[in-house]
Amino acid sequence: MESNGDLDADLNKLEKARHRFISEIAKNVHLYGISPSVGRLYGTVFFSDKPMTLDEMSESLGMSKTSMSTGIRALYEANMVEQVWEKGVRKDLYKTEEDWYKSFSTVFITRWRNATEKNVTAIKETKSMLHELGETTSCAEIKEKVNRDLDRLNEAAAYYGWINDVISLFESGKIFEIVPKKQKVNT
Amino acid sequence: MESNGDLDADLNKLEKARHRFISEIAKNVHLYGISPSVGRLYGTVFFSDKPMTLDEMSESLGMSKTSMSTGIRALYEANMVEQVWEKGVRKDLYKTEEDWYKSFSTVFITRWRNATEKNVTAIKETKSMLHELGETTSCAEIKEKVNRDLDRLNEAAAYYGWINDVISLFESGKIFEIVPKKQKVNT
DNA sequence: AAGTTCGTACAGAAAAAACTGTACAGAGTT
DNA sequence: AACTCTGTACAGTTTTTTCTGTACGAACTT
Repeated sequence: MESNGDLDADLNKLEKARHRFISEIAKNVHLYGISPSVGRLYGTVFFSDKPMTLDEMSESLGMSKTSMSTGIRALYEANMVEQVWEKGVRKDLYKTEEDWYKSFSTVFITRWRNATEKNVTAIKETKSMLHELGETTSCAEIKEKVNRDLDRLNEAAAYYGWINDVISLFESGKIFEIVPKKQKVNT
Repeated sequence: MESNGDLDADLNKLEKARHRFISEIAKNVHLYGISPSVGRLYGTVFFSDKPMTLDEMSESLGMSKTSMSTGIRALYEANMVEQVWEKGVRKDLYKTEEDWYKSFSTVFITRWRNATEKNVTAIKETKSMLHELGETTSCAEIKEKVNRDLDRLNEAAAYYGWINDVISLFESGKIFEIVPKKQKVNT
């Protein structure tokens, strides 16, 4: 029985094992700004033997092709999948990005950079509004509030300067000098 | 007219200026795993002259006290607000955490640490399932798939080891030796 | 040019998340 | 002990997000 090797049962076990990891990815992928079901999509492509088409993903997950299309784009923008070209194949083929460090950096950098820039702009504009108010007002109480706000915004600006430096650390790749990539261990 | 100083108009201008920054926070605070309206709550407390009670927040934002309660808890858990004690005041008082570096670190550390741990556990379990399958199966094709999967999981495990080191960099505070905090500049 | 095949835009349906009002437990006051 | 005040659990409603089916443009085939 056992040693006979029931192929279907074995394939089922394989699926079970893969699913254990996939469902965990689905739960945690929100850290990359990606929804759970798109995380499952990622997991499916991750374990696929070969690059997948949208139709295969749709078939495999039991979801619409439309969802695969939008889901893959989200993954693509996060640098988590890449497109593959195969001679004679007309359909788009996708596989997961093998360099997870790159995926992480992409997500971290683009999202934080974007937010930081906008916040810095907002701080500048707010400060300029406050400066004007501080000069035109004749009320001492208002003036005091303005100065207090300006002070806090300056602190915030300093913080964003720091965040910006941290982002650069990742963007430049210097982070890997400080925290080296880990060697894969086969166990 | 102008130099007369219309108090109401000035207060209005102050609100406008503050709102400019608050709405930007609301838009970007999702990076801390916090929803826009809770971000507005943060902004409101941030600009408040003094620590606020749930009732004051509710009044100021025109939202239910229940929402303030849950919102403040989310901010508290992200280390973005702290509770303040004032003699004779029975209501809970909150102010924003002044050390934004700390808030950032808290969010980054707890969220990534948590996700990493769970993923590492999932990898271990998946690997153990695969190992068993690899030993019991008699099908060469299955064995091949198993080995391929194991290889990929080992790569993933290496990546999570790296993430873990990065988290430690922030947790230990060593990050501040590499990327020093910025001095506040008054302008 | 007519006929396929493929990916995606778009509108509506389904699912998930956020918000509110009511109700209640715990602490403080009288 | 009776009464008041405060924060939050919970159920139901509203809002937002996700997902699907239809439809269509672009590229390829014949």
